[in-house]
Amino acid sequence: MAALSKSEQAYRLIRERIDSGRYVPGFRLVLAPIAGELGMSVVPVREAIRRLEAEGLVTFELNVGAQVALVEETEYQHTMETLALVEGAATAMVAPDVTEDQLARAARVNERMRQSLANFDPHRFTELNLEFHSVLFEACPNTHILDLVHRGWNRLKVLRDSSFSFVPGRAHESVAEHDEILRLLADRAPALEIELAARN
Amino acid sequence: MAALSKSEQAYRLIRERIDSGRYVPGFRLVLAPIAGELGMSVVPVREAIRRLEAEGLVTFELNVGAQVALVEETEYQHTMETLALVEGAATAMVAPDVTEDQLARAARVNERMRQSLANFDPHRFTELNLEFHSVLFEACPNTHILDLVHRGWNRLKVLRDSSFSFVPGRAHESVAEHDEILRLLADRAPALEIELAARN
DNA sequence: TCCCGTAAAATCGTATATGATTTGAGATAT
DNA sequence: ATATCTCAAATCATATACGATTTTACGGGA
Repeated sequence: MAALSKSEQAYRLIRERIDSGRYVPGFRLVLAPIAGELGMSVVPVREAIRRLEAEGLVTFELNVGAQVALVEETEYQHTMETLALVEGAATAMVAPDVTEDQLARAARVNERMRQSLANFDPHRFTELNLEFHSVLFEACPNTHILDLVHRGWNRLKVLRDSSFSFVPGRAHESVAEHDEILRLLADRAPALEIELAARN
Repeated sequence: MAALSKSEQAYRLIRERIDSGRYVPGFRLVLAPIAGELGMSVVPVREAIRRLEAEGLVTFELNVGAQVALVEETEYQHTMETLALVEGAATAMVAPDVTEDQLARAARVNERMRQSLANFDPHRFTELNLEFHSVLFEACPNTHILDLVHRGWNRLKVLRDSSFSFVPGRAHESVAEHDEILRLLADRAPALEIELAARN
């Protein structure tokens, strides 16, 4: 009925806790306690951690164990850079086939963002920001790039809580840039122009 | 002395066999025989497969097992697209700090490629091609993007053997494009121009 | 013939147990 | 006071064993 292996359960729990910031970077992931908490043996937990290791969310050392990946100061910036790159590409790929409906939905989200500027909530704003872009790039035909975009957002979610930084004025610019992207899409502007606009 | 866990050994073996084409796409990875062959139990093999799963090289189904990831016809193209994107970006990032030495080395590699055009060997050519680009992008400061470039090349290595396709005339163009990239780098051309040139 | 149900084989999933490695605390010598 | 050695505790790594699930083969009935 569950249709979920214990490895998978363990993976989701750990992943969720990293995302939520409950396991902060540097936190040591000891097998036994986690297994105990989940009511399973350590074997599935190990497998879950292997997956997280392959995804770069945790680091590993032989006979020592795993810990939540440390993020250098530059890490955040690198992630942003990468995400900008792939998301820009994804958006540009979608551009030719974008529908009126998509544009309208994105515009609505952006409008909500504009309104939320009044009593500013960073978390909420980020959520809406993701939603805005999602509407545009989810139709991207290249599954690889789409996957990279998702990974980028996930990674960002982890980082934001630990090394938080948000330039206040940035939010206003952001909304304006969204308007610009929508305008370019509606006008069927050249792909390159759209890609560069979406990079921000 | 080994300093290598059995999981790691298993990972490398399977990975190597997928890369080399010995395990073709669709091949079913049954735990017991692999474990037997390596002289270990199935547990480390399972962990290795989890990692490969997270990397997208194998697919997995509960209580059924793993098989080497199937590649659709479009997969190859998508990988190429993605690789072009990230490699272009990586090259552009390196551009400002590229050294004379790097340019000279890259030029030498390209010269060898030009010579190899006479008695054409696709495998050899691809190898040189990777070497050419490696010289240029290995210094990329953004480790994320660098990692994506590596993944892209690995993936490509897997795909090439299964769904092989090589347009003969493409090789000549390629060498010419390399010349162009080197020229732009030497001239300290705008980053965007370099990025777009490197995308091919 | 074709479909379905049943049972056996193959394979995976996980718990437990044991050995190996690393870490850390305390004692001892300098 | 510091460095080093020793030993115990913590933790990981893996093998083995057993249970669960899926697949496959086979035989009876429509």
